[in-house]
Amino acid sequence: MNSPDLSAQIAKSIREAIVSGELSVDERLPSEAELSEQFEVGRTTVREALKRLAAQNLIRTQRGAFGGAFVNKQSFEDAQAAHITTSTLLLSMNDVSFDTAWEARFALECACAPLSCERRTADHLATMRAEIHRQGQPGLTDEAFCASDVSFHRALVDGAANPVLSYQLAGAVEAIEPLMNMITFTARSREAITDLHTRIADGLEAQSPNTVDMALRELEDYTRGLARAVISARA
Amino acid sequence: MNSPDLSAQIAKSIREAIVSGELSVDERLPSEAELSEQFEVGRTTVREALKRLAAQNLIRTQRGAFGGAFVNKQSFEDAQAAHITTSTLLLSMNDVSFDTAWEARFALECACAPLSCERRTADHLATMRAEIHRQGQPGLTDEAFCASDVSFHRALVDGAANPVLSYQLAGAVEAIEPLMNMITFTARSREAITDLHTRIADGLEAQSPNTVDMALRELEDYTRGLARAVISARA
DNA sequence: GAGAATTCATTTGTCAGACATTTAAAAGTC
DNA sequence: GACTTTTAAATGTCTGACAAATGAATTCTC
Repeated sequence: MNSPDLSAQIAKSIREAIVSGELSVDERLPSEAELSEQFEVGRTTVREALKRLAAQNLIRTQRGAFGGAFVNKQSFEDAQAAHITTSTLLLSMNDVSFDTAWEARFALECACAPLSCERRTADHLATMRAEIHRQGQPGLTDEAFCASDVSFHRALVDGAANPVLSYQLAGAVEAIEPLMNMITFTARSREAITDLHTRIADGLEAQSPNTVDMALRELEDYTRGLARAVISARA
Repeated sequence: MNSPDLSAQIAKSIREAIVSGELSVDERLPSEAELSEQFEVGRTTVREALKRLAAQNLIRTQRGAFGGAFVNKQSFEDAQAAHITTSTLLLSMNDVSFDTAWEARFALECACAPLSCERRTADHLATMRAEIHRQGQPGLTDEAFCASDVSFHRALVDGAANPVLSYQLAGAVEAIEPLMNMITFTARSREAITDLHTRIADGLEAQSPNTVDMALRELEDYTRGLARAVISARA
């Protein structure tokens, strides 16, 4: 805390104004020149502060007369993308064990399964069936299989029709993919997984939370077993 | 997409190198002068790019000889703080209904209740009991009551001893606080809530997932009722 | 020779000034 | 009135300069 950069201090000051609601969505900030007078720093410093805020999606800038920096409305879409990136990095940089990440993912997924049973649309079911079909294709690489797996589970989560849930879970579901990519899937294990996926989709179609829950738990155990085999084979 | 700022492009380029693992943790980036040569832009532009990355916690900078910009290790602690800020803003800026946020929060909390039953330590239980005690104090403001409620539920989540879960759920649990602050709690409703909190803590202590689950669901229904009353009273 | 003090080179942080570019409003033109 | 041109304001970029920090190398002291 000796000397946090001026640009960081200014960014913090403006950020707090936005978070507290003092500045509201689409409101225009003072121009760079005005800010540099207010804070008594050079324009360079103000600009670096604004870039920091822009990187956090808090503001957007527009050039030209009557342009400037405006408070951004946070969209679930953008926030989700950033959330996924961060989650992925967190997992890869903190050598989180496969088990830990896996447990978190399935716990969360089980939480939204009942809601998804209630609200899933034909669209969600169609996406799941399509991914199941893809997963059965011969010649699919392991990476593509994992990506399809993620899409399948994303459809399940989105079926709950709760944007807050989708946002929070996207991080847990997508960040798993790099960890999954370590696993080599045999034809037999792929079949076992797609069978369970089919049972999950059937359960959602029949709106039977118990069926979905049981299949999810079986899937969790099964894939965890696969991962353990890979890990012990390496040691 | 006409002309994304140069500094944004450069930031993107470096960000991709970090995310892909091309640059690893604690690795030093080239100096600003070198980067400005590599990318054929001025140092100002490079600096703005680096500030963007710093705002995302991807790098840190150090002054002096042998200083420079270094790839940051993502810590759960920092990521969680950023996640909470974003979640809070998302909820306040997108007029997410109380019901939607509430549903997401309880679904997620129910998901980690069984794990918390297994693993909660004496510390977690003590935190919960302390918060329950605080919630019973007369003269507590509604804001303080809400804050204590958040702490109680955070302890429950942390009891699952899964950092990935804690990270993901922190957003859902903490972001609720501003929404809760709209509610006025009568002495009777406070009592009802702390009673349910006590049942939850008892269930965790007895390691009885069913008790916890039932109490959580009752709590969800009860507080949702309170919120609905507030909302209809306003209309 | 060992340790302390100093110097030095490198790098980030900040500033001022300049110019380019973009943009919408205002003024001019027919 | 519709179209074009001008203009003012704002961000984007570059250059050059200096301040401040910092670790390494050097010099000095004993």
